[in-house]
Amino acid sequence: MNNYEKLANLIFPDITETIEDLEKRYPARDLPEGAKVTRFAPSPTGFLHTGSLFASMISRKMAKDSNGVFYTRLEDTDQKREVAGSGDSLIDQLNKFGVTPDEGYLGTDKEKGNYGPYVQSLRANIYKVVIKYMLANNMAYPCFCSPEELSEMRKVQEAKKENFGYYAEYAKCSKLSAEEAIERIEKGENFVIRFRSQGDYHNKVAIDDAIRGHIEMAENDQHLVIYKSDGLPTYHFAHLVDDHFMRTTHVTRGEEWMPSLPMHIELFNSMNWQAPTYAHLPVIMKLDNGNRRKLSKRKDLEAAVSFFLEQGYPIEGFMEYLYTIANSNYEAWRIENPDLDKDEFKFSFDKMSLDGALFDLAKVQFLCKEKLGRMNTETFFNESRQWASVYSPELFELIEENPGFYKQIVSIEREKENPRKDYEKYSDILPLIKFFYNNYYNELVKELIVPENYTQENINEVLTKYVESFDLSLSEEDWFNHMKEVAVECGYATNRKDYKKNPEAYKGQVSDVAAILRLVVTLRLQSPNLYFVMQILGKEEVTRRIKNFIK
RNA sequence: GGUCCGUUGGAGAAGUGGCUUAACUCACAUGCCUUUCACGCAUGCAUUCACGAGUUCGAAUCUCGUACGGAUCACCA
Repeated sequence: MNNYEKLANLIFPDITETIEDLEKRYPARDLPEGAKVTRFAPSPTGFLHTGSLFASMISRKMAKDSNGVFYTRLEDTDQKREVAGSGDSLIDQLNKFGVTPDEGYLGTDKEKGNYGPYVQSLRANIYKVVIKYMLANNMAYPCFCSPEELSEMRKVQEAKKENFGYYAEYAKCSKLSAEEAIERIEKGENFVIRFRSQGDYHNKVAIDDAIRGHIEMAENDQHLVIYKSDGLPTYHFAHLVDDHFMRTTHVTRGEEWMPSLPMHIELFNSMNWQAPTYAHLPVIMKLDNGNRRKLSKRKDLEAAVSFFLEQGYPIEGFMEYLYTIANSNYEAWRIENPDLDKDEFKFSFDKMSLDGALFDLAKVQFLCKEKLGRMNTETFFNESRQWASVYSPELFELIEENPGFYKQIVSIEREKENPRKDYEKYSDILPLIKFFYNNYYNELVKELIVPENYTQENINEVLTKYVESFDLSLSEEDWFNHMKEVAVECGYATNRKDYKKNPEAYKGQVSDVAAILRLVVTLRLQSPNLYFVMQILGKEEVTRRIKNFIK
């Protein structure tokens, strides 16, 4: 046994498995030609970020389009930042947006698939097998430098204007012999394990990124920490081991990872493992004081996916938006195929833009309005009820107390070619329909301010004539003709042209009559088609509301 | 400071040397339609592709430089 092997045994006496064992345990996947294996690997440090949803959606789609596998993995190697319960909520929210994994971590103590465990803290032994191998082959070494020494070193580098980090001459512990290392460990000194980089900063590595194409970067020369003093691996090392043994073919991740690419490439090369194809996704941005910056969970509401859930943006509409920024040819496809499911669209890496899109709430709103407008009544009823049951007790109560009535309200001008688009999100519903309910009406009416151009005299005249003769059993056309008759009797023009031609001859036009009625019945200047509103309220209630205004 | 990435209208973008007097979608504006709003329809909105130089008969498209913006340089992922 040589000294490196001794060192490896000293640090990991209990690890007896070998790399070969692992290779056998996690064999190559049996998948069709060209199938992509992708993953989403979040850390349980908070709620799902809009950028993460974007990335995971793309990963899932790439796998699906190629009959591959999309799996989830929990990267919980940083215990300090871990937020209890966030792993579960991450998965839960992913599912809500339809980004369902085929395999992997599915929540606390739940997982599916043959390549697990899918929680990194449970894979400690797997990492140790690889690290032990690296130690035994002098590809890695223990480092005893203290945080103080390291920051001291950085100051020196700053002063000398040299690159920061642990490399070349600065990699002090890389010069230690195995015997020295063994001695210090036996003395009980703390240590981490670093990768012994063979790279030279002056050389270039060529890398092909699925989105960005050919890139040249300086070789890695950093002796990065792969094993922390708490016994867990760092991200870089876990990426190497997990994506190898889970047989990931395509790593899709945010572009903030690009600078560490040479590091990852060197890691894979050192093990003689084939590196996955990398696709570095653009990051979703936001305009802040004229500057673009990453969407920030702390500053921007729209950075947390929960915001859209709470507000009640329809998921299909929101995902539609994400698709439009993911692939530039998606919108054109959608126009040509308005009725196909978005999943029928095939993603491609080369239709992804290179710089991050500014998050455009206005466009999200447009797409959501479109979706909600085109939903049939049944679906709209169910979805809005479902949303209300979680996020709006007030709306939920209204629905439950009379589902049929609610359904009638939301069915106005729906299921037709050009439906109304009143709502962009479910939270818009309640304020817009309150007037239908007498309890709300009776309160709201107290605060009503009648526009000055309608005098009480005008109002009395119109309402008195209208209320004594209106008939809701008429067709919409006849109902409207009746309104015109009332208009004429009261001295209003029946159409816009007549009125415009000779404004002095009239008190106003039919639209003024309609406005008075609308105001009285709905307490608003804008509402859905009055005829339908009155139908739903019924003659008795409409009469009551009108009479109440005659003074 | 080093390294990498990016730059076409307010936003997303098409465009890969001549078909571009720069598609399409959102936003915005105006008009038409209309019982209001919304819908729908029509029109307008980059004399120009960050800037400068070069290659070419010809450049948003190729080359070089500059500027600007972003990412990153942890025992965080």
